[in-house]
Amino acid sequence: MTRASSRRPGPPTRTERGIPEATVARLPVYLRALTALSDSGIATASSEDLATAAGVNSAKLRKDLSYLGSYGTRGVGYDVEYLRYQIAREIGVTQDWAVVIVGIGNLGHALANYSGFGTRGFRIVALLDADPNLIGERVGDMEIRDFAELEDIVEADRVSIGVITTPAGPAQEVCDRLVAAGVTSILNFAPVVLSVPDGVDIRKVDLSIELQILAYHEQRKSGEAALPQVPELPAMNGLTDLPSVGGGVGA
Amino acid sequence: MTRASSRRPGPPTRTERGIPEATVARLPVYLRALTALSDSGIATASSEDLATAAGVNSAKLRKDLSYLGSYGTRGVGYDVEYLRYQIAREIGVTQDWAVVIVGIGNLGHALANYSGFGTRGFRIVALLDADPNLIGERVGDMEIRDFAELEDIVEADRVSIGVITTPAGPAQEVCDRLVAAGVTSILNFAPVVLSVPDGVDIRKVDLSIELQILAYHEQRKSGEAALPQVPELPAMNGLTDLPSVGGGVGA
DNA sequence: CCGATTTTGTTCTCACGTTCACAAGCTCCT
DNA sequence: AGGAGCTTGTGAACGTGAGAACAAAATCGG
Repeated sequence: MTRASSRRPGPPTRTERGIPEATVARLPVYLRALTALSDSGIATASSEDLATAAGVNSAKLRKDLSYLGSYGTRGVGYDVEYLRYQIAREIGVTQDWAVVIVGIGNLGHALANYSGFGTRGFRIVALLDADPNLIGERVGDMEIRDFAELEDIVEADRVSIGVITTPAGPAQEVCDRLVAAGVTSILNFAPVVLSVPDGVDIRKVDLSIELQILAYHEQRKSGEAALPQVPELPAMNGLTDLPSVGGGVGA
Repeated sequence: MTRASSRRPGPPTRTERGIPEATVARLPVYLRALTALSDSGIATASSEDLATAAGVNSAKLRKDLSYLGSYGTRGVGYDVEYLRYQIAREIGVTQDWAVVIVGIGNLGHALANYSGFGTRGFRIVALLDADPNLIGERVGDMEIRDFAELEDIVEADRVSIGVITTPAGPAQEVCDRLVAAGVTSILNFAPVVLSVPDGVDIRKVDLSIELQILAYHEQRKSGEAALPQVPELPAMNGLTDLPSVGGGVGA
């Protein structure tokens, strides 16, 4: 999403070995669907079958797969194992990636404890926190280490992916340290917009934003006409933690 | 995203009081940026300031805001408090929404303790799980209740939003129960594609997908030429059952 | 061996999203 | 009062994504 890609304006030169971002985002879904089919003992599946399992329509699925190559057989469908391997390879999960998690609060614990997480594809090599009270504590089969060790760990384990589960406050600083240490992909759970230099990918997961999007649609479902039209800043229903500094109009 | 919207093919009738989905997804980001500015005591901000704070470009921000109405002043900028209220109202977080969380494993715990919920218009009214060993356990100031009570709770508290943090297995069944009970918006953390009837909104948060997307870009950064071209189904590196954050003790 | 049937891969069209560029409108200074 | 200087709001151009429709290729039955 925030990929710093080398776009050039020239001709419509799509596919300089580049897959559309929207397709990339769906490949993991297809991968999971294929794994499920494989586990059910199904050896071959049509685009229709796959599309149903992945929750998309079959035309889109076929077009997505066509960016990878021609891995299907007309009149037959796709070989589940073969296609699964091709997608896994394209995504890059045939090798495994070293990951560090920074900020071992509730969410950090949850991610660290998730057993399937460390097994395949991604390998958690360290849990880091700056709180001296946490350092040394065991989480699953790992021990929380001092954030100061970050640089050594990143170098020693060739870590390229960092997960930030700190509060908003220290997130940017943690991010800067990760980048300086050589991490080039970041998954951010902290509720702030992080800035990173070109060449570093960042993705964000934000629970409260997801809920707000749902709330928007929910609101329109219930009272389409019940919306107050342009109210003049009423009491705000007390829902924000605002001490409201200087909120006057004329600045 | 999966909004079952009433699209009609006729003329380009955008804006039958409808805001583009991409814009809706950014409004919460603007809301947060405005809150931060407000907390810093800033009363007025230009689209450039806001855009920087929100991590987008200013043209996009202005266009997004224009869907809500004309809330800025040319030559001056936007009044932070006023705009904040308008966005909050448009999203629907000026009222508060009752939420149930189903599946109190590691992730469910983390969400239950997440403070960002209550301050932004969402009120957790129940934590549910089907595991008898968990029922009655306290999490923060709440107690885990039996999933069987779902229907009563939804009706009593007018719950419209449900969060699913169960493992993949029971997720669809939980989803069906939620829908049958009257929940019309669902946030799903389980690593499966859920199907819901029209009129129900569903959004998905999936850690393993996010990581895989990062891995894809990471792979292309490192070995652009090191990619094996079309290998013939080698050992698969044993990567089945990719992890996702849905983990936890079952519902 | 040939035609019927199935299903992929791809082309074409339309809708959506992003960005540019600029006129309209506001404030402030002289 | 009037012009200079900003900043918004929006029209238009461009790029990306989605879906329909169909030709190409494979299997199967006779």
